[in-house]
Amino acid sequence: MNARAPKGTADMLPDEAGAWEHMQRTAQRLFARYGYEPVYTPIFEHTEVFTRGIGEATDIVSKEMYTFQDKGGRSITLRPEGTASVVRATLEHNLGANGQAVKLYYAGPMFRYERPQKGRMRQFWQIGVEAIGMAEPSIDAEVIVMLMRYFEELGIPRSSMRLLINSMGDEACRPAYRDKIAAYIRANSAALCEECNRRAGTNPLRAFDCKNPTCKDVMSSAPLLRDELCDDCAAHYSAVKRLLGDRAIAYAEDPSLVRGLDYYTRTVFEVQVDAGLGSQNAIGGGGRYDRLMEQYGGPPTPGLGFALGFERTLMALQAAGIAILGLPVAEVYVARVDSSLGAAVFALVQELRDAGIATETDHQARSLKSQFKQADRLGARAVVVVGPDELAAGEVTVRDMTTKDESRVPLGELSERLKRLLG
RNA sequence: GUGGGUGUAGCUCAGUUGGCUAGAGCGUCGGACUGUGGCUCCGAAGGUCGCGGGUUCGAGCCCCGUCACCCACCCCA
Repeated sequence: MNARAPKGTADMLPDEAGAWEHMQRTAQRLFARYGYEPVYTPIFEHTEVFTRGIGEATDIVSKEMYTFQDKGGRSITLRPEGTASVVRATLEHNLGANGQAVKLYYAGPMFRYERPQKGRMRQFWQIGVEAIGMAEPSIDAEVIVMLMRYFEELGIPRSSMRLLINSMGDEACRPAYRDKIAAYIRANSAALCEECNRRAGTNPLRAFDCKNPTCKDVMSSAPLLRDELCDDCAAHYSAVKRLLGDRAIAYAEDPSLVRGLDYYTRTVFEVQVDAGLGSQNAIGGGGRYDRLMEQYGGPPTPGLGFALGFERTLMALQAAGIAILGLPVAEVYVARVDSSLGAAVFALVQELRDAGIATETDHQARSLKSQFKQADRLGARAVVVVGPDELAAGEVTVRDMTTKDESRVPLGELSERLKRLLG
């Protein structure tokens, strides 16, 4: 048998998984403070949820989806991102009834069929939020501020992150601009790559994303949407920027930031770092999607959100030299002098755990010496030594592993003494 | 889908022009006067040298095939 995880997937071993749980707890606490509640949607959806929401012409839909037919003949797709599902669920359960504001966050694995490389996996985790039903620019700023706060709270220095923002316009100004770009591409057809020429007919704005140097050059002289925004979009965009400025959030406007999903309108943003991600650089990104609900047959409902990549964030953390530890697995280690004392030790260990102390002990009849080694390796702050001498007196020996102080403690006072020692 | 790179102990890697029972560091386990850690010392366990063929008296080292992984392009978290 092939004892290997499938291509593009990876096992999360304890060190990494501990860090991940810390990242998740941090998100839960922070997002709750901003008014967000958790939501869990299925890991697979009817394929249509993604084709309609994300857009047929996007890379995600046209070549990266894990799509299969289930035994009932339905076309099913493993979710490549979170927003489509959350919006679908919001509509299905009518969470936004009568104009209710909905603030949700989610976390879980996403799936895209791509060639894996550094910072890009076929299964990868995202944490994301969706703020649905709110049109004012203040919610845009709030979402962006919260994203930056999250990274900061984890320990990524502000100076090593770059926040890029742009406006994609709306139905009032984008179509005309789209046509303009399409025309621009056709006019410069000879100088642009095949892919960009094809984009003229499908998604002209994506030509800004092309990394081909000549294309980049040609596109740098293309008309910018920023200069062609309708009054409403322009006002919204400048309000967002002003609010960010008020909060001392440094950002850079990037007119070429268009992002790969069709549902974006108005505000889009991306957080990038320079180290640790290989040729990738985005650790989080998102934007507004004011027409998405209608794509699913719902009422016109504004919304926006972001998603951040767990693996990439962790790589950025590591590159910044920041270590994240999981929960302690042994604050106290109970060592026994002789394995025949097993029953007494068993009872004692359970008592300490019931008292809320992370406690570990030996189940391999190891020597006292190696039990101490184990305690040291696990980072135990104290070792409780159970021996015949102590037990005869109804006591145990407690060794403070930092100070090396040892003292006899009556069994009845043990958990209190240990709690004091652990402080 | 395209291109490049790599596959030797749990991990990181050495392995000379093909030649005796395949090595190191780290880690693990045991020990260094009888019930005790982090340092040091000693010892041990652990490898189908990715897999399958071929060349050769003999291959981890050469040839062919195959698989896997990594990195990059495209694009994104």
